[in-house]
Amino acid sequence: MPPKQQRGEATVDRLLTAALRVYAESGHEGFTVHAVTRASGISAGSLYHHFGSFDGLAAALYARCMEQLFEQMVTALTRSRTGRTGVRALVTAYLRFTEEHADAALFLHASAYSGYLDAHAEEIRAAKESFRQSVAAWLRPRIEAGEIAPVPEALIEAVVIGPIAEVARRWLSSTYEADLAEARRVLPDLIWQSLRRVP
Amino acid sequence: MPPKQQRGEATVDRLLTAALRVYAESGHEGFTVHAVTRASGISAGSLYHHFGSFDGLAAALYARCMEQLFEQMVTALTRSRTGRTGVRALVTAYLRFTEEHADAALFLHASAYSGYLDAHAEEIRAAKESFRQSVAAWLRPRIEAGEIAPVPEALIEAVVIGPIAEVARRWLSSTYEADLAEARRVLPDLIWQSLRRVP
DNA sequence: TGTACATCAGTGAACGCGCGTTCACTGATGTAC
DNA sequence: TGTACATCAGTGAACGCGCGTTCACTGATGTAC
Repeated sequence: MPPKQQRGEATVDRLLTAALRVYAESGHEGFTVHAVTRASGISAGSLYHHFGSFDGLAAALYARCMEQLFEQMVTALTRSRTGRTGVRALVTAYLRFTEEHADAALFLHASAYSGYLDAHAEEIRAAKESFRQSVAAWLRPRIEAGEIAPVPEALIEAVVIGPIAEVARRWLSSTYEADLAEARRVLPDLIWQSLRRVP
Repeated sequence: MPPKQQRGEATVDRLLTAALRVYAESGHEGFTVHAVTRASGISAGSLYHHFGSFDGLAAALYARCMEQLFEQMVTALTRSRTGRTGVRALVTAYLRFTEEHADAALFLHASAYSGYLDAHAEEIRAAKESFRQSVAAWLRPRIEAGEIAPVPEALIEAVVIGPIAEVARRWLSSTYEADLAEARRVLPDLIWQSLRRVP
């Protein structure tokens, strides 16, 4: 449902931005149509004109946050030459995104099973697939060259993303007071150890 | 709010079991007081007598699932002697729990940011801390002996739990059709590579 | 260049549904003498 | 061993609140001639 006029675009943007703020400030329970219309100063009717439903808005917000994260990670990755610098770039990009866009990172993690993804499920799946492809394209020659262990790409992804996501989750929920700076220092080489081809 | 009579215990158990079933079948949106009372055949008043609120029930269910998972992992870990077999034991225990108690695993993952943990927050924090301590106690002598890399325990945990949790999440949300059997085969040694002390 | 008209964008009061919670009550269990 | 009484466990109809959504409407924008 892309807006056909400029002011429509601006409204969509204001709604999504306000929605993210509401979520960050009030959590899942406070994340309601009324809170978003109040925070954005935009009417419920207008919200429905652009998104069709509140789930639609949430899905669009999820897609927007995810694309931001993926873009930063892929940019960082494709700049890297070696396996080791590539892993370092991914870890750094993810943790930096988490720190600089904590609201977006929180929304992404918290939405994982929220059900409103079903609305734009295909769009979200496509974005994830595109990211997966970019990573796979970068990995393949390095696996063939024997620099990286010949392991299914899904598991490589799990080994790289898993630990960072775990640290990010703990930092975001502030239960464990995770140390992001330390993670950025230590994790890359730790993770790289598991991926490098042992000669 | 522990029940003082046997039939109270049985009621609590029936409610929690029914709640987990409701969540598995209907997801977050279908997870309501009325659905749980309907599924359990127990009245709303009785539910409130035992749990005080619906959030209280959810928190208790979370705690119960978490303790089941932790118990299996700690049991598997403390049976192991070497770093490598310990890591294998953890991975296997986690993935087996995910497969055998998919409902509980889903509820655990999906509840991460759900807000009702705040009700029994302290109880849950304590269980997590106790798990952390068990793992740390197992790790310490092996780190001192130079078998495992001298890395902050929080990051060791992230490196071990992260990839498994990532695989589990993908399997549970069945977006990626993750292959648990393959993960069980490949992940342990992959993870072990990052923890072993490189001489 | 100006006017008419269709479409897009936006408003906000109103609606009904279903949610979590309550409460006056009954029945079961344990305890004291 | 039996009875009285307090407490625990359980019932289910009822309540009110706030949620997502609608709709009749106005205003802004773009287009055709």
